[in-house]
Formats: sequence, C-alpha cells, structure tokens
Amino acid sequence: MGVDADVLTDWFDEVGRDLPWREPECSAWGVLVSEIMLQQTPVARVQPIWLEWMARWPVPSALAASSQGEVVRAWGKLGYPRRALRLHAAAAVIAAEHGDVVPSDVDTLLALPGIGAYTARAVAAFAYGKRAPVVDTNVRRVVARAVHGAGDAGPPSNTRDMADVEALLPPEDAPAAKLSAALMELGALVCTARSPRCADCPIYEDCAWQRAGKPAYAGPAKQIQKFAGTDRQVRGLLLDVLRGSEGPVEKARLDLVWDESGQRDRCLDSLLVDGLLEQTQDGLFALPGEH
DNA sequence: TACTCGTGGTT
DNA sequence: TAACCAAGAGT
Repeated sequence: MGVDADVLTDWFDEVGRDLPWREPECSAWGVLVSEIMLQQTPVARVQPIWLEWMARWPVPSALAASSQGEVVRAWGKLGYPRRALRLHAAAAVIAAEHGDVVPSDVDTLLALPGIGAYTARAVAAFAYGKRAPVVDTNVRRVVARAVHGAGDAGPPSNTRDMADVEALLPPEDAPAAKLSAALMELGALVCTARSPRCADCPIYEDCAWQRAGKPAYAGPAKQIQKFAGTDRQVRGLLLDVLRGSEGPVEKARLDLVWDESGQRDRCLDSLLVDGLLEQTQDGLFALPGEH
C-alpha cells in the first residue's frame, strides 16, 4: 500500500533524468545553486544558467567575490531575483565561516539566507546522501495521492508533511536519499498536477488514490496568483531595464516601462529597499555595486 | 496562516 | 485566451 520504496527507486534508476546537478562529480555547491535556482523555476530554464554559473563561479568564495550587481545580472530572467542576492549572501557566509564548504547539517543549512525547510534537506540528501524528509510541491502531491488517496495536496503544513514523508524513508542514509529524489521525479514526470500519467506509474497498484477511484480534489480552493498589473510585474519591468543596460540609467528611462506613476515609484522604492537597485550620487539608478 | 515575490511555457 | 503551473522562502 502507498509507496513501495524499492519499486520507485528502481524506476528512478531507469527513467530518471540525467540532470547535470545529479552527476556524481557535481559538488555540493553545484547542488545548492541548482536548488535555489529551481525554487519556483522550471528545470528547462534553470539548466543553461546553472551551467554558466558553475563555469564562472565554481566555488562559493568565487561568487562571494563578485558584486551583487554582477550576480543579479547573471541571474537573468529566472525570476524572483531576491534569490540571487540571498545566494550571494549565503556564499559569503560559507566562504567566511565554513571554509568554503557547503554545510551538510540541516540546522546549519537552515541558518543560511534563502535556505528554508525544503532546500536545507534537499542539499543534505542530494549533495551528502543523508536521510532527510525532502518535501516540495511534487512530493506533497505524490503523498496526497499515493498515501492519502486524495486528488491533490491540501494546504501545506510543514510538520505534518515532513512526518508523512519521514515515514516512507528507509532507515539507511543512501537509500533514503535516493527515494527522496525518486519521489520528486515521480511528481515531476508522472504524478503531475494537471493530467497525471497513471498508465506510466510504477506504483499504480499501490496508489491509494487510484484504488479509491481517483476522486476529485476535495480540499479548500487554492489561491490563484495574479501577475498582470501587479507590483511583481512592474518590478520585473524596472529591473529588466537595468539588466539590459551597461551602467546606471536615468529615472526617465525607468518611467517608460509603466504608466501609473504611483505604482511605478512604489515599486522602484521597494527594489531599493530590497537591495536589488541602488541610486548613485547623481540620482541615477544602477544594479548594486555597479557604479 | 496568508500574502508577497518573476517569468514564461502549457493547456 | 485566461488560467494554471513550476525542486519555496521570508515575513
């Protein structure tokens, strides 16, 4: 019933994707960078940027030695650019306090900026082969279906979600880490949100949702995120001007990207507060450190 | 807990 | 076409 660890692990060995951060020779730093980039950003868009980053910044101290602006620029259009600043800050801490070695301990990882419950355990499991409940949106969905027989995961509850996954993990480190990767891969490739490919599922027979006749999701409606017209869109447009420019720009350039001046100025201010932009002595706007 | 924070592909 | 979705974190 539920999830057969051996069957799922074998399936993962067979059809799991050959992603560069899964190569045995990939460093823990490479794993960490991939995990941050993959937060809410699809694999296909992360991969080319990750390869550039690994070539340019092969160790945390190399990234820390670059300016924030260079890092934000190299982040490109992966989205949520505050992640780039947090990764830069994390790299500085790793270089200064951890001998340029990414920590393997979950609590130490959790203390780093931009690393939360998911990423800390993902690094411990995928970079260091540790047994840890790695709970992302894919795993939550797989557990909701295969274990609980629901159509989809309900609202997240970190404690309960991690306990659910912990109960599935085999006792030894290496097999547990591998199952963690397999659970995520199943959610990404087969047990997908929109139209799950149950015909290709290795644990179809054991799946509680399938056994129950695949009932529709019965939980509370999920809040849909608007984008058009939000501050998020305006901030993105403003920052894109700086990414596309060599040096500082005048405010008049930024004023072109959005009509409504109140929202525009509020967003510009929030970018300054976040440290994604800076203002020069002449009143121009620049990426942090690039003036 | 609920909300905010980018971007672009898929249905 | 608009809605949905994507390896979350911070507040």
